Amino acid sequence: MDVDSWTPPPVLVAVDLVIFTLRAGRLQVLLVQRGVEPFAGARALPGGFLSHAQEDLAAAAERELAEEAGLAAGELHLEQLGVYGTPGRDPRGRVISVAYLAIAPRLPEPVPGTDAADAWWVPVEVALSEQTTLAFDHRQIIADGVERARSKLEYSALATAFCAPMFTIVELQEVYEAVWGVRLDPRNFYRKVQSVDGFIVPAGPVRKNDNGRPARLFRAGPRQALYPPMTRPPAPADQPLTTRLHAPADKVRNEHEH
Amino acid sequence: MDVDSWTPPPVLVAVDLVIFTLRAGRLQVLLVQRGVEPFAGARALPGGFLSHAQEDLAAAAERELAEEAGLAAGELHLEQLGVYGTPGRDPRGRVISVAYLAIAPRLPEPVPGTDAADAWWVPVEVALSEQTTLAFDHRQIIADGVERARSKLEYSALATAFCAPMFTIVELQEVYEAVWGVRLDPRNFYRKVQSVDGFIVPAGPVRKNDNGRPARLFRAGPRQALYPPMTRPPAPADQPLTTRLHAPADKVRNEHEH
DNA sequence: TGAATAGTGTCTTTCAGACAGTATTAG
DNA sequence: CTAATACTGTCTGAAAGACACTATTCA
Repeated sequence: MDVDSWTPPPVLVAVDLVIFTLRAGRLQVLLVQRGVEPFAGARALPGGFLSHAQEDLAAAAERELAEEAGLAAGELHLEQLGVYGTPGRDPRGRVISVAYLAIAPRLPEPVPGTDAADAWWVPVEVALSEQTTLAFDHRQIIADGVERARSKLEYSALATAFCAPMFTIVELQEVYEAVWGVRLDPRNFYRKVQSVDGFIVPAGPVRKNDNGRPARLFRAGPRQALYPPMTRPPAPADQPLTTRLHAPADKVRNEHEH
Repeated sequence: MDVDSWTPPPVLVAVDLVIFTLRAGRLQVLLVQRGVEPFAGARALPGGFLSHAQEDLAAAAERELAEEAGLAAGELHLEQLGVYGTPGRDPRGRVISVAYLAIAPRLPEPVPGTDAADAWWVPVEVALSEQTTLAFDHRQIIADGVERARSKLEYSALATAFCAPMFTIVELQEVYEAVWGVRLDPRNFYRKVQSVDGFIVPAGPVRKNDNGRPARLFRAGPRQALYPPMTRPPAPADQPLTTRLHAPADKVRNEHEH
């Protein structure tokens, strides 16, 4: 920035999406299969390059959300996750990727992908495991997304973004259990979540079950920042919490007991 | 990403730094005066363009830290804050800025700026007020940095990054008070901070004061994530906490009492 | 009726917040 | 001694976690 004749190096900007939802009681992420080099055949996060020089980053994220996942941006939570710009992360040249985190309520089974050859919901512990070959630095991006979601469940109302507009308290609890990878006491959860003012508000009457007492329905309340926060059990030591996802929820609890 | 002959638009990438420190019991941010258009004469965050196509983003942040603030990266906390990429934020063309948050212990009075014409520590409430003309979207970036620092004090050991390698508990308390803009009870703070395992560890004997009992010295402990977290008084409603900084610390407390 | 799921009450422990009191220095 | 700062103890109320119990549905 000192010499006047010098010009900064131009860089290509990609936007990638970490789209989470809850399916079968597990936290799942949307992955596509790359059809072209580099990393042809590997799994990757949906995303793409900025379409033109004047496109806003968030707008590009919304466009990719529609193109690659058939999701309308208005219906879901979307926030910036971070920038990934290590030189060499893309063999084609200098590409930095702006990652966005999207949270979607459970969607109809097939993902109506238009661009990508194929797209699937993959449980995060599968996506992060060795058995999945991920393009670029997408494993790191997913891991960061998991960590972001976990910590935001504590002190924000993000959990409601995983739910349909109306939901039961048990459904909300399932969000916490799946994302944190723990089991929570339904009775304490019930009391706790209702005591946080403005987190959820009663809506409609009840929802019938196949069997058992119908559950009351709620909507997301106005409060974004939760006070007091939802507390998650302490991490065993100081390592990244990502490791805990690999263990089944039932076992996680035992890790604390010695 | 569909047509093969299409190529994505190249973009210029800047790296900007939000450098916080504690001076005179207040949270202060380092600002430079721009010497060239656009926004010549306005205050701005230290920063600059990527120097060459293969420079890593974090490396660029460290380079700017050294060039513009004379700070060695090894000595301070540095983390990515976010990307700012609204079209039109830079009148020269499409520039996206990767913002980094740096936390420094109190430094010797004059800032040994080399590149920038001038650099000053400015209290954040001054920097965010109308009286300061800031270039680009740097007001927003600073506000986001303040919010990040505030929330990370709660559940991480970030506060120690504001302190010298050895510090007293009162000094640590001053960090919390300045960043949160509240007053805390020294006796409860003392007990609380010591009860969080691994947050701070005793070091050396004591530090003498001009007057009064010498204080014990501590170092940052190994624990990064605090459990249980340090709790900050609840925000009055749901608006951004930034507004609270404009009120003197003494008055903030009263806002809750009705 | 029983099985299943939803929701309540109550006890114990832990922790935040208020604040009285003790300890160690300089003068 | 007093003034000043550092540190300790103790009480109270709120909230977390464990878990017995009641409520409402379907078959």
